[in-house]
Amino acid sequence: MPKTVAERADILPVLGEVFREHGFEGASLSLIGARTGLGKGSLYHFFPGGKEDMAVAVLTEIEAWFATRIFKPLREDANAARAIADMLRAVEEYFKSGQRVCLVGALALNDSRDQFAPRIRGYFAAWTEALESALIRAGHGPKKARGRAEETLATIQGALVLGRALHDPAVFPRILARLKKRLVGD
Amino acid sequence: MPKTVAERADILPVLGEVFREHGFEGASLSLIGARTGLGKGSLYHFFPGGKEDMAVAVLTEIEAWFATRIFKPLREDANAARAIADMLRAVEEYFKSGQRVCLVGALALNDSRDQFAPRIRGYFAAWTEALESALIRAGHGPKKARGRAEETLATIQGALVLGRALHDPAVFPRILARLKKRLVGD
DNA sequence: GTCTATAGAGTGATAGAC
DNA sequence: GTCTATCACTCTATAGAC
Repeated sequence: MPKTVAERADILPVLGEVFREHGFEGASLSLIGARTGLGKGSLYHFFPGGKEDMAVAVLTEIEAWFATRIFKPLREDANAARAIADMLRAVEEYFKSGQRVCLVGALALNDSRDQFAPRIRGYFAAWTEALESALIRAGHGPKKARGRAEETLATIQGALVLGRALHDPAVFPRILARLKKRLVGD
Repeated sequence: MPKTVAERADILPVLGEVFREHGFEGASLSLIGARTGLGKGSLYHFFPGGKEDMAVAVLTEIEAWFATRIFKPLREDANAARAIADMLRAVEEYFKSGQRVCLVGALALNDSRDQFAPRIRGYFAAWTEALESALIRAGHGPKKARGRAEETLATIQGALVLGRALHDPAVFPRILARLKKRLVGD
C-alpha cells in the first residue's frame, strides 16, 4: 500500500546529508532509498532526472538558505560588524562545528560534472560579494575588502577540510574564532 | 606480445591525476586502464589490493614528496622566513596555481573509507607541526604559532576549493600572496 | 623453468534508468 | 521491480628476461 505522502521538500534534507556523507558518486540510489525510506519509483517520480536532479534540488535549497540567512543580512544589515559576527556564528552552527561538510565545496573539488559548475560558482560568488559589502560598510577599505572576503571564505572552507582530516572537532571553531578577531575585532 | 615494461613508480603520477580529477569513487578501473594504458592484469599485478591499494600508493608518494620538499626545510632551514616563502612557492607550483586539486584534502571531505584516515591525518599533522616550527623560529611567538600554522593550512586548502569553484585561476595565487605578506612580510 | 609484465575474457554484484 | 550497463575483481594465458 503506497501513499505514505512524502513531499519533494521533505526529503531534500535527507538527500543533502547523504550527498555530504558519501559524495555524489558514493551516494548510490539504494543508499538514498534506504535513507529516505523511498523506493526507486518514488525517487524517480520526484526527481525525473535521477541522481543529478536530486543533487541540483539540494543545491538549490542550500542556495536559498544561505541567501536569506547569510547573504542578505551581510548586504543589508545596518550594523555591518554584527552581520559579520552573525555570519560566523551561523556558519559554525550550520556546519555543526565542522562535523558537517560543505556540500558545495565538496562538489567543487570533484567536478567533471559540469552541470553543477554554475550553481557552485554562483554560491561562492554571492557569498564573496555579500561579505565584501559588509566589510566595506564595517570600515575595511574598499581596496582591501575584496581580498579579505575571498580569503575569509577560503579559510572557512579549508577549516572544514582540516578539521575533518585531523578528526579534531576543535579545529573549526578555533579557526572561526581567529577569523572573527581579525574581521570585527574583539 | 606483452612485456612493454612499466614500473609501479611510473604509473603513480598518472593514478594521482585520475584520482584528483574524478575522486576515488569516480575513478573507475576502466578509466584508470585507459589513462595508464595498462590492462587489468598489469594493474592488479602492481596493486594486488585493487583500487584502494592504488590510492594508498599514491598517498604514500605524495607524503614522501611533501616530507622532503616542504616539511623538512620548514623544520630545518636556518633561515625560517625563507623556508616559509619557499613553501608557498612550492605549493603554488605543486597545485599548478590552483588548477590542480589536493588529493589528500579531497579524500578528507569524502572519507567513509577509514583506511585513508590515518594517512590523511598524518599528512596534515606533519605539515602543521613543520610550519609551526618554522613560524616560531621566524619570531612569531610560540603561543600564536600553532594557530597561525593551522589557519594557514586551512586557507591554502580552501583557496583550492574557492579557485576551483569560481573557475578563476587568479584566486589561488592571490590568496597565497596575502598569506606570504602576513607570515613573512614583504 | 621461473619470474615478471602483460592482455583480456569472464565472474557475480550492483549501479542507475525507467 | 525489471532492465542493461558497468562495476571491481579473478583467472588463464601469454611473451620475454634471466
